[in-house]
Amino acid sequence: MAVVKNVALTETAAFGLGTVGALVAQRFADLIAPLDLKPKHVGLLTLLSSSGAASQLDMARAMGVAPSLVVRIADHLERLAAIDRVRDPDDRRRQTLTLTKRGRELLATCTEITEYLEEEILDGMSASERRALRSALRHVAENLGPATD
Amino acid sequence: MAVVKNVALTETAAFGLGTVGALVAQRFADLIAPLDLKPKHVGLLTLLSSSGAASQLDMARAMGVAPSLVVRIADHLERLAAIDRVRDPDDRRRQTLTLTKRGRELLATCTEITEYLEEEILDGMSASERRALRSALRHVAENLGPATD
DNA sequence: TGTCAATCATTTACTTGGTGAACGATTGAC
DNA sequence: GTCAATCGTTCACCAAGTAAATGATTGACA
Repeated sequence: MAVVKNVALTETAAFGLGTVGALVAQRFADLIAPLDLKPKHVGLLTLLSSSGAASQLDMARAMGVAPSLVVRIADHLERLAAIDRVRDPDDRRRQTLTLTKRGRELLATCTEITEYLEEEILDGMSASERRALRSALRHVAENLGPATD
Repeated sequence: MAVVKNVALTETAAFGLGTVGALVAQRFADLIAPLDLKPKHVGLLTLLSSSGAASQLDMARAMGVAPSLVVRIADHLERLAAIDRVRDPDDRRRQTLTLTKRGRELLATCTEITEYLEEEILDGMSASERRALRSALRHVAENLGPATD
């Protein structure tokens, strides 16, 4: 009876990253839910904040998501008055997205939430353990992300 | 213009765990797809392997998922001949699930795949870095899992 | 012993988050 | 000036999950 082998499975970093990642994502989703935001909304706001104005197609590519999905995400953010959506006068096919004041406020709140979550997650870990984790995550992201060549 | 602040966000362990976790999960899903398995199928097989025979409700609870979803998962695994599904003679409401030989074979293949993925993920990391990551993941899982009190 | 509430698996209808194809307006190459 | 390509939008669809209703079975108990 080869029962013992499976123990090893759940001890791998692969398994741990998958399950812990899902836990963290769910926790984040729960924390931002009262703001009427989903993770993808925050993703768009974050991208927009670091890139400045951008078209929906730009966002779709950066988020790795279909353009038709960006429509729905932007619809929602516009309803929340978090983004402005104006036709690019130089190319009237393009819809240019920009953060509004309200959008920056929401993003700031999400940043606070993330900082709170960060503490929750890393509670009880030493500074060097935290550094090691963040560094390992960067390493793994590089290993898995040949998509970003 | 408070643009610089967002950089910090994407540097947190929270953010990293979320995104890297999703990458790993997707990679795993891609690797098992040729076996006609999804992550939840492997989850059920793994649980079954470590717990021995179990009812569908047991599995639903252990997986944190609705019983009606377990029906579909078990349907599929039964179609693959990976599990046996027999009415418990002592309580004919219960459906007892057990791994078949084929199920153990599939699970063994998934274990190999996980080991392969583990190497892909940790490529270029030292033994102590790997140990630190696995330990940190356990730590985070404990911090987030007061559900398992 | 017979009734009745609870339990397990299942089916069904529904929601959510995602895709891709078709379409309309617009652009730009030629 | 025409015509293919591009951008955003809508639409129909798919996958994965839930919850509620149903049927069979069980067990408590008057």
